[in-house]
Amino acid sequence: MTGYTNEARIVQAIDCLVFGFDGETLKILLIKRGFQPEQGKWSLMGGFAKLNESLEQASNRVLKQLTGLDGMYLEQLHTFSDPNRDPLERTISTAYFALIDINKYQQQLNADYHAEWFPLKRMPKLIFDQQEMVEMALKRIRYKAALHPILFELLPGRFTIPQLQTLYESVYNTKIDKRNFSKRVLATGLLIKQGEKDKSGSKRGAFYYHVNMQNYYAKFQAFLNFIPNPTNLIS
Amino acid sequence: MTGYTNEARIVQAIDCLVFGFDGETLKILLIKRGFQPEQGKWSLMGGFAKLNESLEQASNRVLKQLTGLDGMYLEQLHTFSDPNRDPLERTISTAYFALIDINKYQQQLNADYHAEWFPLKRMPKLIFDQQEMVEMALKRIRYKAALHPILFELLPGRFTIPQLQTLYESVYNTKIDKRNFSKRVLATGLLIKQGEKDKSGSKRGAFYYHVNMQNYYAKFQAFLNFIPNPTNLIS
DNA sequence: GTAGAAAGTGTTATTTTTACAATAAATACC
DNA sequence: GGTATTTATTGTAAAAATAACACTTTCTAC
Repeated sequence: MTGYTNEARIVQAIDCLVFGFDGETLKILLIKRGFQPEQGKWSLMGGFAKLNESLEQASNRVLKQLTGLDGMYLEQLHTFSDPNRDPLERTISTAYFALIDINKYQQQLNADYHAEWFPLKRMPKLIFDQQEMVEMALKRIRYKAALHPILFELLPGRFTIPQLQTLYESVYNTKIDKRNFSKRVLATGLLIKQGEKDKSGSKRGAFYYHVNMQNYYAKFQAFLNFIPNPTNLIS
Repeated sequence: MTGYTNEARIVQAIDCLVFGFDGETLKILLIKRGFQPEQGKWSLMGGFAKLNESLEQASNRVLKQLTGLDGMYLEQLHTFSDPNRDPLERTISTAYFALIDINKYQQQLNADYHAEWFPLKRMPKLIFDQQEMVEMALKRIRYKAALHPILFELLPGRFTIPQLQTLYESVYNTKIDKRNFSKRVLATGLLIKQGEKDKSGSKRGAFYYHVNMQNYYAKFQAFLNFIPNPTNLIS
């Protein structure tokens, strides 16, 4: 047996959407594309699947190259397969999105990629169908984060409740009542209060919390409810 | 420009998971595989992407062959890419799931595939990673149907509330209080009562309903809530 | 006309969600 | 040292949603 005869063989790409949060707004990591076509344009970090690796392996490899980081939150988004999506050659691309703690990102490791964080509102036009990928990823993140605690992946190991609230408000582009928000997140049992305070944001200082990993894994799949009136927000 | 040099080219497959509901239980449509490898084994209906078609087009083409039907509900599930998933040759497969009205399925059109409906509980072992695909699809359907009205796709144009409830109970393998269920589904505004009754299921007969398509599209993305305590059900 | 079987419906208790504002803690400045 | 300023923290009551629960209606078959 020598394989499937008469079937097309297609270049299989991956594209990685890396999201981070700087305390103010949700950002995406883009690079200046270093090869043709569209060389020099802002683009998602991508690559091609090798014959002996899965797409997950390929994504992790590319993400390691770009960010220097291992083991980040990574989720398959969608496979894009329009025959004309890449003008150079027919390719199929599976997009993955990653959520990372922006502070862990090490600029020096990837100076060769000219990587840069862009607030989603001020993102440049992207090549091919990557604009669509970003929109789909945002939708997915909003959808999933309304029910599951994925946004913690964007925060450092310890964080304050006001920081967490700012993150949710930024992702959903909304304002949440802080009394209700605090009750809501504490009710999940996912947060453990620490003794110390973060004094950087205010005179009084806000207590640090960290994620209760036990509960985190146990409740990850449960339908929590982090967002008031999600129905009205997510279109 | 002649394409990407030095990149692998890989056979791109699609697999279609076709679900139907016979009034009793959720079923999946399988075929007896007609070619090597694994010829004669029960399998999902699949195919390969041609050079000039998208994966959505390929899936629709395959589904048309298998069921004779066009325009059914079809959603990309996941792309499976383990390098060893297919023993004959490295392939990548994108799985799609379809929800159809089982009554529309035309056996005669595809006698050549030896297609057969199997209740999910009595499904034979499948080839390759198809078992995993089915499990993931079920998870996805349960997840999505808890919030969105996708299960209507499994019913005929008109149906009764008891039939609808049986469908939900079958998908979630649970019992729902019929008073609360009826209130819940009617509250969505998605159902329109018809004058006639279905007399097949009981002496008294149950009124037929059909979907209000206007509201259906408008509310499709909203977070409805069809399932009591979804947190406890979905693991 | 009576028995049987499933359809249809209403109320109350409980829980969850929402709306809303005063106090506490720490620093900076006087 | 005291006071002003800024942000963190906390509680309660009203409203809405959900969950628990059982009897009556309708039609057919005998």
